[in-house]
Amino acid sequence: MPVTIFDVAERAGVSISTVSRVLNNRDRVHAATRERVLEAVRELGYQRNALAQSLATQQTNMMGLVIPMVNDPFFFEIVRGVEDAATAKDYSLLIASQPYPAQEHRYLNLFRRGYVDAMVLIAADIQEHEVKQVIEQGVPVVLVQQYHDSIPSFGVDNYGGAHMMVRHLLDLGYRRIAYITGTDYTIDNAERLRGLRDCLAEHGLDLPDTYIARGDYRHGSGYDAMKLLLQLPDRPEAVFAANDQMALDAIRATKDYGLHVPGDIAVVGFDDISLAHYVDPPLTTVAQPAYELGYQSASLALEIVNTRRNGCRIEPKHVNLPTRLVVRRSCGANAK
Amino acid sequence: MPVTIFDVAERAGVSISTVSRVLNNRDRVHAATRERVLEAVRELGYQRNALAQSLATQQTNMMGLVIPMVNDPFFFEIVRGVEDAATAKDYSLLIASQPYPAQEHRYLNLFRRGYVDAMVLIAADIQEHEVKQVIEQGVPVVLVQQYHDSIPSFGVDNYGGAHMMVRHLLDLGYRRIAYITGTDYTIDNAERLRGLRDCLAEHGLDLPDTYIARGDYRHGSGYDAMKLLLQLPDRPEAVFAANDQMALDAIRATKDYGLHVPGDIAVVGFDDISLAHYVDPPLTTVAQPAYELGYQSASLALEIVNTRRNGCRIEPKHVNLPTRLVVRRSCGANAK
DNA sequence: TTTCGGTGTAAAAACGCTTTTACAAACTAT
DNA sequence: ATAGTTTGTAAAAGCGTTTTTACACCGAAA
Repeated sequence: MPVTIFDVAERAGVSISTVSRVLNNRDRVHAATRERVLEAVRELGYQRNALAQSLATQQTNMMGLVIPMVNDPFFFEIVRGVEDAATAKDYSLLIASQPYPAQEHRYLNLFRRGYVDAMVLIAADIQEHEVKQVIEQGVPVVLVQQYHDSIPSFGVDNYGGAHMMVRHLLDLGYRRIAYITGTDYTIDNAERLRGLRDCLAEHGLDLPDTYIARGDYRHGSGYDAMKLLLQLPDRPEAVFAANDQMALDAIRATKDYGLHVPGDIAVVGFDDISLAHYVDPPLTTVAQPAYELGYQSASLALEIVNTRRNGCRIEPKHVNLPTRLVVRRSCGANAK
Repeated sequence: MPVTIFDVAERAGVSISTVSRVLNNRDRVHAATRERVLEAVRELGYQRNALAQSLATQQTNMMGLVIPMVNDPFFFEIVRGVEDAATAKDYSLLIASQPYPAQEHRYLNLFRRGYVDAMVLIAADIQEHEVKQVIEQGVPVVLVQQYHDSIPSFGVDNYGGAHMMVRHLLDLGYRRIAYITGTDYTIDNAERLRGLRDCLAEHGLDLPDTYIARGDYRHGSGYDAMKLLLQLPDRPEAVFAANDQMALDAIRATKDYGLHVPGDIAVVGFDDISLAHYVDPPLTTVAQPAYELGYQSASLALEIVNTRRNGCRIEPKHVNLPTRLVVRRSCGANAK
């Protein structure tokens, strides 16, 4: 049923190599012959079989992308960046979204050799040796928001962002600052907490254990954490949530508790999700260069593909992209 | 560099067909031989080349998905549905996101024969003949939120949803009801408008032209539309925006205008995006069964693949999934 | 002892392309 | 007129699998 290159060749009265050369603009082909081939292609509605082509050329022009399956605009922005970078180099995206908790089989197909020329793994819950295995198969991998030796990766300056944010809170006069944690084993969370601690320490302040409330980054977890903080005898003046999702929960919890943000207590977050400037009060937060993160990772991955093709090699290293403080109203500063 | 089935065969001292049979659990293979092959696979870290496998089997276990490149949680839910349905049948997703406005080349790769066994097109800006061409190549296509004769498709009951919503507004006592349109050439928009018109007509009411303000579904467009409506001499009592995004804009516009929602004017939307229950006031809207939409479309697509394999054929038809009214506070009803 | 169904394996033919090699035919230079 | 160079095309060799076909080998039945 499907029409192949042979059908075209027969129709045009040439050999398949001629058809191939016409289709790929390779070598010289007599103008008349070319026209006959093109005509045959048109008449038969021929489309190359991409699979066969990839098999022959050893190149798929596809990039694999593994992302956590969470409806987070932050990830969406990363994907946009990846997509743009891929498109710029004429690559398509093969996306596998990894559910929480990770079920191997769902994205394992992506790893099967041959399908993708390169991969970008975003905050993926994947064993290091699995990644190494993929790399050994000849597929360059770039990690986003995840760190492993000898694998190139991109992240954001969590430490600097948190530091900047806390500095801002201190400047506004707050002294009793609490933290709602993300999933505690993530480096992001650790770095943000470290930024907070260090900044406080630099100002001679301390972060008591009671001021660390556990969340898990997910929707809802900030609510309970905030309730705990609100009931503390020496209630904090400002609460820094490890991400915006939880900061919104915290604001909701505060309202439900009968207090006002930022009048009674300031709440700030991290990520700058699009919701952040919609809520009431608009959320002060740390913006991550999500799009950049995606764009640069994908670009690097494809660059590695390219340099490898020329026999070169790019040294793996980790790059932290800078974060940006976004001051809105939830911190008590009266920026618009 | 990459290890192939030949390497495994050599190492195990068997022929490649034996290796293949072991890997696919086909036919009987002597237990000892099988063990030797498996051992060789392990030692060499062999992974099958998926490309070659797909070429040989004429089946990729991949499903193509085209979605508009907009950060809309609604689409995200659809994708989740598609993903789940695909995963359930052991399929992977090849996602192409179509930017606004559509640039052909970005997702055209998906159409290239061989890469996907089936496709789901979500609200895609694609010519009918292009779709037909894909189908002729033997790849079943299912449309979501888009209608073409002789192509199976899923949509939501836009008419019913709008009707239901307007009925609700009428029940609340509003009589002067205005509409902020979506992109005017879409069927969704037309159906919602028709639902509104009919419902008003059933109650002996009319929709004056001045009560139809143009938007384009996109972020921001509802703001200007609302401004127009607010300045009308006989200001509407309630405004029905063609989607939530614009409804949120409308609420913002109303606030900026110095009026109160829902005190001075009610605002409702369509879609039930996740933002809808975060904003102040929480938005009354029509929920679409986004997840279901995705799940059912993907399931159907794969079912067609299957039945086709058995020589059968499924009649293409359009299915509308029911919508659901979500009453929050922006309509003036004091539901929580 | 010959014939006959299983078994287990190898060889070869797809799958649909690209690319290299080889070779005519048609030119240009001598 | 002959040798040397383009130019255009065909044939064949991959790419890495699966699957079909063929065929030894073995024990059991005749």
